Amino acid sequence: MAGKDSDYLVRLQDYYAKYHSFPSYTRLCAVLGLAAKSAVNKVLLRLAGQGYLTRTPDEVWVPDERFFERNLSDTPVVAGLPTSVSDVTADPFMIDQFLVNKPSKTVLVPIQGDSMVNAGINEGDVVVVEVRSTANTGDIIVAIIDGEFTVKTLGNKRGKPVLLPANDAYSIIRPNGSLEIFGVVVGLIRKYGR
Amino acid sequence: MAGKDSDYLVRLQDYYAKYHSFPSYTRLCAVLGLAAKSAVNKVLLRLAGQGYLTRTPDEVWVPDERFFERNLSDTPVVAGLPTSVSDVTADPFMIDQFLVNKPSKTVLVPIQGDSMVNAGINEGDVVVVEVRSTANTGDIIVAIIDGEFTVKTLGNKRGKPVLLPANDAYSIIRPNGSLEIFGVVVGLIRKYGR
DNA sequence: TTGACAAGAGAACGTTCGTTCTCTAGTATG
DNA sequence: CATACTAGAGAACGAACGTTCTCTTGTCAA
Repeated sequence: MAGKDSDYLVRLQDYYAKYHSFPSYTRLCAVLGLAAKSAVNKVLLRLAGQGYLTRTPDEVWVPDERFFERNLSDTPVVAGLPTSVSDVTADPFMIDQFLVNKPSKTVLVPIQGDSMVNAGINEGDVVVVEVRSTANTGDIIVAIIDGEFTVKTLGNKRGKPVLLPANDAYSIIRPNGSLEIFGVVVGLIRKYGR
Repeated sequence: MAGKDSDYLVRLQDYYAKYHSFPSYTRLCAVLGLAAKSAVNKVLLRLAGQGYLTRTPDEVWVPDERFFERNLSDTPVVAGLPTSVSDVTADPFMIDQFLVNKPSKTVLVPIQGDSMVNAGINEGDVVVVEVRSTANTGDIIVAIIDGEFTVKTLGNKRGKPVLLPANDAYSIIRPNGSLEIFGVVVGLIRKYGR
């Protein structure tokens, strides 16, 4: 991509992240630092040609898939010496597609309580849950106990399924009747600050 | 919320999920099933009053925070459960928009090692890092120590910045010279099951 | 030096936009 | 009944919109 176009793309992405909506041509002039709407038009056409933008059936500009690509550092946290973002190799990475495989069966469940802290699941985290009624021993699942969601590791004691917390202050749950499984935890999201 | 308004909201969310952008008044007439733009205007004002929509400084309608909430009230799986479960199908890039505020300054960094396990940051997790050179005490930061990336909590001992691991097996790092901050951890992503 | 090309400026134009006002129908409330 | 209130329809209007065309400038290759 032409050097300037990637700068334009970044400005667009920043605007979009802030307002979750697309600016009009006139606003785009300010956002992109261009003086003429015709120049804006050419930029949009170029970005569209590379899969960053597209248009609705009504010819309105909207972000396309690649618009949401993020940079994944290919060097883990303890190697190399990148000193600026541009030194981080731009490995295109889409967060949602990484975490969600079956969108129609996936829900997000906020975590309450600290019964899973030792598994790195803190209060306030959000787990990505694939809704289904079966799970394997060792899976972290969302079970329904007394009409309430509970996130625990699925264990097995003498052939019976049990729910294992990851916190010494909690004890193992042995379901009376059958164990009702809401879904399996396939991912986790955490947001820091505010 | 008035019965009809929640239907309008759902239609708006569906449109947004499809195109990631806000329709104009004329298109809103079709989307909401209304005949008059003035009626659309009243709907928007009502939804804005409840925190679902807001406007940019340029007076353009954009989704507000609550717009991205989606409850599972109509999920066949269970009834009478906590309503705070979000439906991820609402928007294919919901998680991305939740975690990334400044795309141009955001890098995803895989975690290596277990020095932050007690903070719920495990090996293999990916942290969302906002690149900047300043941070507040208590922030989890990516620092550059001896030419290597390291994730630690930023602490303070006798007026000097220090790096605090969240694992008893590691000890506090007191930087010799100045502390070089690569960025601040603003989010975390984890994927279970390979 | 010349020619070709691409990025952007600038202006013109018909269209659509969002706003505002009035008006109607329905529905509670008293 | 009347009253008040709300949701929505309909029309009108100036401002903003997106498109298109021409023109300028800079760059690169021959």
